Amino acid sequence: MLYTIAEENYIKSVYHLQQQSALVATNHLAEALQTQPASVTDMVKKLMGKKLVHYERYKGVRLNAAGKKLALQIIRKHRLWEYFLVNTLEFGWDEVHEVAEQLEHVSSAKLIEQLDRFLGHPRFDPHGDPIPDKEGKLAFRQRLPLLDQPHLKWLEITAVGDESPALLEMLGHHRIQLGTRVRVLRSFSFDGSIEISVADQKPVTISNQLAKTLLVKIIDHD
Amino acid sequence: MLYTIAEENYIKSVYHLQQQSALVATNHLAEALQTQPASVTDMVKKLMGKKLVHYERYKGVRLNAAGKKLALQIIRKHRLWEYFLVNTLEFGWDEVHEVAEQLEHVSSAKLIEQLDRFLGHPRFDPHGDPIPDKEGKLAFRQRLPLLDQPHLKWLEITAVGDESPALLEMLGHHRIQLGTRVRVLRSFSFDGSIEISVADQKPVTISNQLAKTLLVKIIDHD
DNA sequence: AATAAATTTTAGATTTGTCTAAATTTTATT
DNA sequence: AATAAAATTTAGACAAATCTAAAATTTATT
Repeated sequence: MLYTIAEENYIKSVYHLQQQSALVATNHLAEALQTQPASVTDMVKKLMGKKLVHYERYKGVRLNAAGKKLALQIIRKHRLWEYFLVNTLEFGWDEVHEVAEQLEHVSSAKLIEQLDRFLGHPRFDPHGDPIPDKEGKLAFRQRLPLLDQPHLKWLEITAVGDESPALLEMLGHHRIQLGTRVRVLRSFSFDGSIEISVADQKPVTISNQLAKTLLVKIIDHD
Repeated sequence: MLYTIAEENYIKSVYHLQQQSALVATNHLAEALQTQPASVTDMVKKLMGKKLVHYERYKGVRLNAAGKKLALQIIRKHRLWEYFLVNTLEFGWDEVHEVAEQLEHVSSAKLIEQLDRFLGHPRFDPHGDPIPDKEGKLAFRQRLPLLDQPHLKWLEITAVGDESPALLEMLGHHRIQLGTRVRVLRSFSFDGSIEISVADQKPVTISNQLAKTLLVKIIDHD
């Protein structure tokens, strides 16, 4: 079965919005897709006709098994292309989204299989998000907000929650990347910031705002 | 300026058909694009509106400077992707056309620039067709039909005119690739075939039909 | 040169995905 | 529980790209 780009984009959006609430509201989809609620209603009905979603008038929409499978295939393509753009074509990880958004709709099983092989079957994309494997399985890795972490424990940056200019600027300035090790030294409640140490450099202060979008895993050993 | 996939496909087809006749007929375009003549008329009018082609009712269509520039950009993308698919992702050169047909419509200047750099600025695609450079310039190389070549002169395969199963089978069987050196030994007019020697293997007989679609350059020295 | 054949265009319809505005249903508030 | 507000759907319209069938034009043939 072949799907249009519009259909694929709807399915992908439903998938992402379902991470927050099992039933996705028409308005939420409309906002995510930068379109009107009325258009969403139309398309959702079509997707129901194609047996990709469950939908009830005025209630909301959610993917069924077929829709979820399709979503994971699209996300797999998106993230593999992002990995390719960053690791092979030397894009910055903040420049790849739009291009991957186009590449993800290219339809060729062999293309994705060979791209995956060429890249060495990567399990995480340049933002730290897991790349679904051929069967749609996602590798797990802790993604805890840096902000909430206990002081003095060693942590490793596993993902970035967004790509705001402020976050970018901070990461570049302090040489923080995915894989970088950090510790939270203390929290300043009066101005909403925390002090952390990066690798073994001198301490750095970052806003709670930013610390919320940096995701880490806890390193037990050591 | 951004163009739809349909528009890009029309422009590309006009470019290719113009290699044969300066003015392209509606029916030719319709056949090349697998669509109806009436649809071609509609689209050609739209392309004229966008200042990409010259067009006169009942006469035919041809690219203007802007249209030619666009065509070369699209062909550049198509052939770079074909090169990538064959040389990086290990596709066979007979498997790449459809996928490149999709990839060529991805729009990102940086993507193509970086892909070109990664591939080492190749000047010919896997079929031996020239890859336009950033300015649209095409490298030249002789592409003479093997069939018409003088006997006993050393020749080098520079391109394949099509990818018919028969041609593929023959090339694979006799280990002939782009770059392979051959000589025409003699012509058999009674059954429409020629005898050639490939590299230094024993002579091989191929049909005139196939010999017409194999393109060569003449190697002077030697 | 008249007529037939082929080509091309026009007119009107269709599908996809979108929109606005009005009507409906659900949720929140008094 | 009635009413106001918010969310959602329906109805009708539109643009893009296509189609079929009929009309117009060009080319070929007698």
